[in-house]
Amino acid sequence: MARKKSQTESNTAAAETTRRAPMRDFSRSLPMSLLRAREAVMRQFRPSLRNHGLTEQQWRILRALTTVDAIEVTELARVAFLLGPSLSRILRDLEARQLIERRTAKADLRRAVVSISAKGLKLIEAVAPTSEAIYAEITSRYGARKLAELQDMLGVLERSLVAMEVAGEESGEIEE
Amino acid sequence: MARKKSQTESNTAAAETTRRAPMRDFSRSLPMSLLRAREAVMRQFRPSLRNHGLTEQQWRILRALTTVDAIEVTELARVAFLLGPSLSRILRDLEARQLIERRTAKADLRRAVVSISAKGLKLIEAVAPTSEAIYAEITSRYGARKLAELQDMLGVLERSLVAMEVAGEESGEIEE
DNA sequence: GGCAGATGATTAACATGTTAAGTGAAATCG
DNA sequence: CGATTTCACTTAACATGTTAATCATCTGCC
Repeated sequence: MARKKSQTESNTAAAETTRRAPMRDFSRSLPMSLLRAREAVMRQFRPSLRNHGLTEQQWRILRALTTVDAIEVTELARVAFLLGPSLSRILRDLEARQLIERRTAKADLRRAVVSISAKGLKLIEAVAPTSEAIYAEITSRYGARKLAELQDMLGVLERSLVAMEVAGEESGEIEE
Repeated sequence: MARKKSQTESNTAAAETTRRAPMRDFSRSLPMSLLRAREAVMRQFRPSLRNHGLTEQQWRILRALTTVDAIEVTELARVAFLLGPSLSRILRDLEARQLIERRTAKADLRRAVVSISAKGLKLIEAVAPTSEAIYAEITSRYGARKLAELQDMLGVLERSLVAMEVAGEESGEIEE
């Protein structure tokens, strides 16, 4: 963000050929690094998921549901890391496809409880082998030790940022 | 993905209270780690961008444009890491807001050349101080050395995955 | 020169991200 | 109790992600 003269000047003419700095700084920012890394990973999985008619997020939800008997929507949003509105739409779709089952809690009519259906489980079982093979290939290519270390560092980063937010709020920001 | 009996059984009854395994494995997968880390980072920046009427992607584009005199759309998509269709829509919007300028290359009428406008530069300069302060805070909290190491590891991961794709294609997958 | 295939960019269609608003039920407090 | 507030979830509205299709131009080849 440093310089800024020397650029507005020649904004109009003789621009096609000028292409100069390789914008190193920008493409090496932390958000971009994380975005590219994640995209590189997901690019491996998407074709297989697509072959089974699943998006990445639908898979995340079904995958999460295999590890519990049943779960409330809000809790599911937390573990699958989806925002409420996205989850609402996806659950509507998955329910229509009969991959999940939903009913309302008896004790609290506001809450909905979701679980995976037999059909959903069957789908998971069809996709899982390929997914696990890909994951294993990634692990072997990158190195299991290194992968664990990377995930550790990501976890630390995440936690230090949460701490940052808290620190920013405890001052006087009660406006609105 | 291992077990699967013992769960379909009690799918129908007595489910609200059962919530068992903390689904460790799932939430610790590499894609989820990357997603959460990136989200934690972006959560810091979004409010400031929003105050200036910019989304994350719009910011990425303007930011990239400050480092060149002019750039073709395809090349801009590459450096800002956006897909063509997204970029098309955003450029249409940014042009309508007069934050960028676009014209077609004389030598090749298919190509469009984009550059940031004076108004766009002014906006960037208004947002940059806050963004840089946040970035500095993140760096200081996490540690500059550690941050560099993390980005290094992300880069290695990215490259090893690209290599993996190439390896998967050189067999006989010419089927559409 | 003209045509088949490649290329740059946009549009289309659907799914999700993101914030705000809405809806109904539960908890709280006077 | 009854009004108010909070809570769980959904809808709404707009922006982007993702793949396929379209459109115009360009290139290579005859």
